[in-house]
Amino acid sequence: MSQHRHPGAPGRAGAVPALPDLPEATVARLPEYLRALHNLADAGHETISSEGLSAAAGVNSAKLRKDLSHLGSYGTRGVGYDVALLIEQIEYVLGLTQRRAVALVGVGNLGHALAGYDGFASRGFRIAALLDADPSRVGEEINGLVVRHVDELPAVATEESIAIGVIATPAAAAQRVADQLVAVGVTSILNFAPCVLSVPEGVDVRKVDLAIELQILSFHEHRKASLTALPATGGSALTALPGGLAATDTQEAIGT
Amino acid sequence: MSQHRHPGAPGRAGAVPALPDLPEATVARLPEYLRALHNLADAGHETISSEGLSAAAGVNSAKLRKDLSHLGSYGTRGVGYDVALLIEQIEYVLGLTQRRAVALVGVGNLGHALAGYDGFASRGFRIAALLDADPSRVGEEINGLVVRHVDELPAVATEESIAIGVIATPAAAAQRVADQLVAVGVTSILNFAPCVLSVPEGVDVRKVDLAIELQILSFHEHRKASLTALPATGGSALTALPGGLAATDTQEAIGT
DNA sequence: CGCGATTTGTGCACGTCTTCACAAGCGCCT
DNA sequence: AGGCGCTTGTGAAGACGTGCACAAATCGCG
Repeated sequence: MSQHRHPGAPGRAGAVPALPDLPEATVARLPEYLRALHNLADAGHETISSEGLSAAAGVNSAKLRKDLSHLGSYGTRGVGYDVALLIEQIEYVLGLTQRRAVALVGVGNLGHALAGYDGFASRGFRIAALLDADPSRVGEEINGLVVRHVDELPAVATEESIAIGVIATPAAAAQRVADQLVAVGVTSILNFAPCVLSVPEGVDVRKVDLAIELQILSFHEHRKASLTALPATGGSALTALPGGLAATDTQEAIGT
Repeated sequence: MSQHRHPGAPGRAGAVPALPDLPEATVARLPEYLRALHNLADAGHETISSEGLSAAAGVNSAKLRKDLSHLGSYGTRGVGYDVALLIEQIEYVLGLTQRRAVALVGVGNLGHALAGYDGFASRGFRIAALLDADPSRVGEEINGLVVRHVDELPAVATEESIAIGVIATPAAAAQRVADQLVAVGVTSILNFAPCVLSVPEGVDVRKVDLAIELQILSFHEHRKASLTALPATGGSALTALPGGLAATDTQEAIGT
């Protein structure tokens, strides 16, 4: 320590201060901390201890402190963290100080829901365009936006600076859409289609597959059932569920 | 090795053969392998090498082999894996041999889309009930199912054996719904509401937060921008993107 | 029948993540 | 001013996950 890393200085729009390279596991948790902090701020808290924040975010308090320490030293010993300051810092690191434009491709069942999801707007994003390959869907208005044909992507990209592309098409169309997104310069893609996308180096793809989540739960369900079916060696199998069952990012049994 | 673990014998409905306890990371990948295998089967493949399957699933081949080895020894050296057999095995381990009933609570924007998502039906699940707390939504028919009031949950649970509960309500209502689900014996919950749920031990919760995924992408976007903004020491910063940027479950730059 | 090509299954080493435990620092009270 | 209680920040150890590299096993062919 000692050498205080220059704070991100989110207010100053000057030189970009070269982000600390955070462990990926930490990055994945920062949004959760951010959400919890906003709740705390709304509830009137000005400061919060690592214990309190970690409970609100559903993680271990030591883990939280280590995560936050990667951002710099923004806590006060004996007191805790300044809620407002920490929000500012995390939003800065996550790149949420600018409202990023999102292009959503595929306005079917799921895409329709995403287009209407207000959680995007409230958490730093703006749906800038809705696109679909189906001509019968083009022209439809959803939430104040008109659906355009996916081939207009280049035009859309010049009008708006698209930061992130969201793919909500059937699997068969996803790779083609990904290619089109990459072609217009998109380097971050959120893929809801159940398939693997191949993209050039430097492009990040995150995948969300609803059925996979259910299948993971199904495994644990199956496993619990097979455990209770056994006579078990000493002690009720149910109450003796090993903590190991708790998944990496599966929260389990938060103390009352 | 040597002591071949008795195969799951998915055909036999006899004694439950005590599932091997798989590493959580492996469990999370099995559904992806399963999807790839179904594709391969549809394409007419009878066997597949670890190399081929790993490419289709977007993972390292050594990792795939290690994952599969945890299930038992179902490959043939010099040949590969029998596609049909492997599908059978993975489905057995994941507990997909029975079609599990899912109760979906919250038929708003997102819930509506989930109710109509056919990916559930095609991958081992059956939406058995739609529930909502809003009286004005009760009675509505979606996809052949009538929305019932959430207070009817106990009745629903006696009619059907609910294996998994899906929460697609606003955050404010989520904890209450979770409590209700737990009360009727549900031990696996998929939570789409942006909040932490507290549940008793033995209940598994998985969370999907769409905004969080975007925020993680935003971080990488921000990071890439801050890198290119720097003069950089030797070599284009863009092409020199460290592999470390690739997240744990973020696929990146699959080789063509 | 034996040999070479192929592919699985896995021991081992490495890197990442988690958790404990505690020193260092801060504010408050006397 | 000094001491006490509280909380952060972090070193170190252990658990976990990953990927290489290779021995073991199987098939097909001569």
